[in-house]
Amino acid sequence: MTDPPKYQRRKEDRPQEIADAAFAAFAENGYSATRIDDVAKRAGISKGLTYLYYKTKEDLFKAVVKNVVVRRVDALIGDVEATELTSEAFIRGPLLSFMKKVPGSPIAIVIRLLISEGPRHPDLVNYYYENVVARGLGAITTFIERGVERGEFRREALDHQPHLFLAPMMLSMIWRLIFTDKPLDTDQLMESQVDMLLAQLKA
Amino acid sequence: MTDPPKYQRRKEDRPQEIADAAFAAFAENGYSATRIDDVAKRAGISKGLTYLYYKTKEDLFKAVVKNVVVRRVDALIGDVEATELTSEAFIRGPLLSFMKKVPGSPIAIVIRLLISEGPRHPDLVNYYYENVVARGLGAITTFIERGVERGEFRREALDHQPHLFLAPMMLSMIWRLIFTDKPLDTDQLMESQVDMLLAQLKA
DNA sequence: TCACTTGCTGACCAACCAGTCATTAAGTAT
DNA sequence: ATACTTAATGACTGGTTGGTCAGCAAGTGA
Repeated sequence: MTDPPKYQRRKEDRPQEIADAAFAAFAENGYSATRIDDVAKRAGISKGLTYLYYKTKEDLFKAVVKNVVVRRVDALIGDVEATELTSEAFIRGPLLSFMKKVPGSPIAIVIRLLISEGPRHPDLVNYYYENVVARGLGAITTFIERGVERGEFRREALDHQPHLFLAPMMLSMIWRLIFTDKPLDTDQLMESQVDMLLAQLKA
Repeated sequence: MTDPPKYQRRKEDRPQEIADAAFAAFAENGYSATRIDDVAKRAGISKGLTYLYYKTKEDLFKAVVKNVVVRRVDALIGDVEATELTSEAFIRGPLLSFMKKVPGSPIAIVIRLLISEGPRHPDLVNYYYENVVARGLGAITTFIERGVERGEFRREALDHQPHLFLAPMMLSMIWRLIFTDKPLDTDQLMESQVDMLLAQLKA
């Protein structure tokens, strides 16, 4: 009769598991209210082990943010580059449906963390700007430009458009972060905005 | 030769002074990273005195939020009700200039605090919703309706407009909260949006 | 089966901080 | 002056938590 082992050694999987647990904990309680002990419990390990893979709580925080964010942006940008759709069809289809998903997705959690903890992690903010915001806006811009070249859109008036596309998504995100229970038809908001912008781009 | 007094008793002024100091501290460091000791230092008093006027740190937090917010909304709503301007002139004038100020104002700080601490202060979120959001959106809605009655705007398509007016303001606010140093012509964004929306309302 | 490496544990520590309270002294009334 | 009230102080405490580390035991190789 051998006792079942008290734990298994799983060097490879730990970092990801810890990061996932930390993301869940941060999402629920925010960064500073989250105890390393709680992260460890969620990951099913001891507190000490966390420190074997992440030197400090701050390291863990940064890993979590980077971890969540990059995959998604890559996917979106890949879509933009690969699509065969007309510009309008792409905007009304994949882009709009992406935007609708964002406010309820982990990206919103990351934004919350950046808003509250950003000032104390300037390098993280920079990382986020370069890898998410700049690339995302760049993708939309080049996409609109493609529409211009194809004769779908007029050339003027596109200077500030990328931000305007995203504005209702932003509002929806913040709304849902603060007023989780108050309903708001965020999908409708984004659709109206896209309608308006496309009308103007084509006019 | 009498020594100068070590302090003056100023029962009346303390609460406001403490709230102002607390706002400054929260703005710089966020709620949980702010020490009551720091608030007291900023207010030029001892830590203990803070507790004479505010029972807990949380009480102080709520007082700060309410304090910052109400005056401003009252002012805006008063404007809406009192104005003699046509709807379009009011939107392009006072409303737009109000919106341009918000992202750099204390309101933005309050939003940051609500985003990070809101989940742990549901009654505060409710208070904010009823006294700021609901009233603000209500004001814009009744204002648009007035435009309809006067024949300035068409009746359709105004269902979700109030939120769309505010969306670029929201994006600008978040942008400046996170990327303090990256420039963004937020005024231009809001103007473009107002142009678009008015065009649609009049169409 | 024995020696060895190392993933993992959990008790511990030092720092931090919200909140308390005994004490002090500023202002006031007599 | 004197007695009194209370605004204000600041040392202290109890609970909390990020981070450490000595030891334990799971896996590995011979």
